[in-house]
Amino acid sequence: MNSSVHQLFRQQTIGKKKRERTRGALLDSAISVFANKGYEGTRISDITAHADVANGTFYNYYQDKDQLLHDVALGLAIEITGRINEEMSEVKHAPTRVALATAKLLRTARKEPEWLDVLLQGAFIVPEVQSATIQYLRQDLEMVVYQGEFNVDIDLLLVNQFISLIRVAALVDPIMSDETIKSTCEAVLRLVGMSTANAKTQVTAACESLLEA
Amino acid sequence: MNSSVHQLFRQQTIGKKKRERTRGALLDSAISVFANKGYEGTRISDITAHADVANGTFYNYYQDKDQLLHDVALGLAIEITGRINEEMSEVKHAPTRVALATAKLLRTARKEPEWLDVLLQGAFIVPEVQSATIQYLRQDLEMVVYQGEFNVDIDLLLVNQFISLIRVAALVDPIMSDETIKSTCEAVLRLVGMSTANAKTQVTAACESLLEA
DNA sequence: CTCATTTTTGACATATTCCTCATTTTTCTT
DNA sequence: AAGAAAAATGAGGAATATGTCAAAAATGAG
Repeated sequence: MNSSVHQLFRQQTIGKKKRERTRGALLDSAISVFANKGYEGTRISDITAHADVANGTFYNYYQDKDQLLHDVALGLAIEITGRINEEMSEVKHAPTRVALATAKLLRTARKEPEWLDVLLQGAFIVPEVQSATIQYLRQDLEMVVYQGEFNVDIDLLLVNQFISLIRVAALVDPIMSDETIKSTCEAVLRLVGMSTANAKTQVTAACESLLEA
Repeated sequence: MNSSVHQLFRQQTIGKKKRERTRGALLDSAISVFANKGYEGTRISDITAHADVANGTFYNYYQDKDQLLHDVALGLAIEITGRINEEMSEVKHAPTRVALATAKLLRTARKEPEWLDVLLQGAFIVPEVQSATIQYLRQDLEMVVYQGEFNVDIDLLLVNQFISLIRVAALVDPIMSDETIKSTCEAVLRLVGMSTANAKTQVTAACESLLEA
């Protein structure tokens, strides 16, 4: 087994002791298996087989699937939001930030579909992942309102609506075409109160460097 | 067991032969169990226990969980969309129809939370349920654009975005307060291109009879 | 009410997954 | 390279689920 390409957690544990390296292998395998079989449909043995370790090895690291999903999803959340934040550090215009963050997130999903899949599964199952994601999103959304661009209430409902639009994009078009990315970015901006026409303009501007380039 | 209140399918089979009545009991039980344990988490024995029949009885009616979910979700889809359509037969203004249909669907979810839960699970698992729901929604959404109210593309993505907003409402607020219903209706209208202010007005008008009354 | 037919029953054989732990193997420090 | 500590192993017992079927019970047409 172990046919993945990503190796996120193994990268992070190169050079460390065996214990951390095996943990990394389990985490990377969990990404692939959760993404392909779904959390509920995943057996412990699926993960150990994918990681090329014995069945019992799993129990040296985790007590159950829940704990593993927790670590995997939280690790992905930190990695993904960290990357996006870094790339946007100099963007100050709030609606641009929202459009860009959405586009970047969906671009990540194109390159690593399994990451977004598992992150979203985690966001709906692990409370800690949900609150981390929400906290991250709320900042940018509140900035939009603060800058007076539109006027909606930033509440738990809105943030979850945002997340669900991301999820739909991945479900409807796992390939994540440019078309889907643009449509979804526009939908997000409409959701937070922008007109159809302005949303189109905004997305075209924000994404031209990102997509066609 | 068998503590449900709804009895949708048992109502439909009163007076019919034993075979149909037992099938109705299984379908009603499936609604409760799927809603509480989730489709994947549900065991055949959970359903038979809830229906007060022996384990083997299940296999006189269905070969597996999949077939049962298919029947349950499709039955719910027909029931729910049928009711809503009927109640809106004389409403012609498209945006009002969209707002009203959303509000009515969410009101159904308040009264019978399990129905919407299982319907949505079905919509994501059973292709036939998804296409039935999509076909139903597309009509009203296309009418909005046809009447020239706003201008978005009515495609698979948009319809699924609509469904996902419904799903989020049920997840974030299972009680389904008036507040959540209104916010969600407004979000739906913004999603299809209406301004924040117009959406608010529209929803207030469309829902005043429905909610406060 | 009768009784052929339909339906239900639930014990059981089969299958799957979980989780433990005594033993073996590997790691890595000195 | 030695050897104590750390990690991995995988056989197997416990627990849970599935699907079958011969026998028992309920149904409902005449």
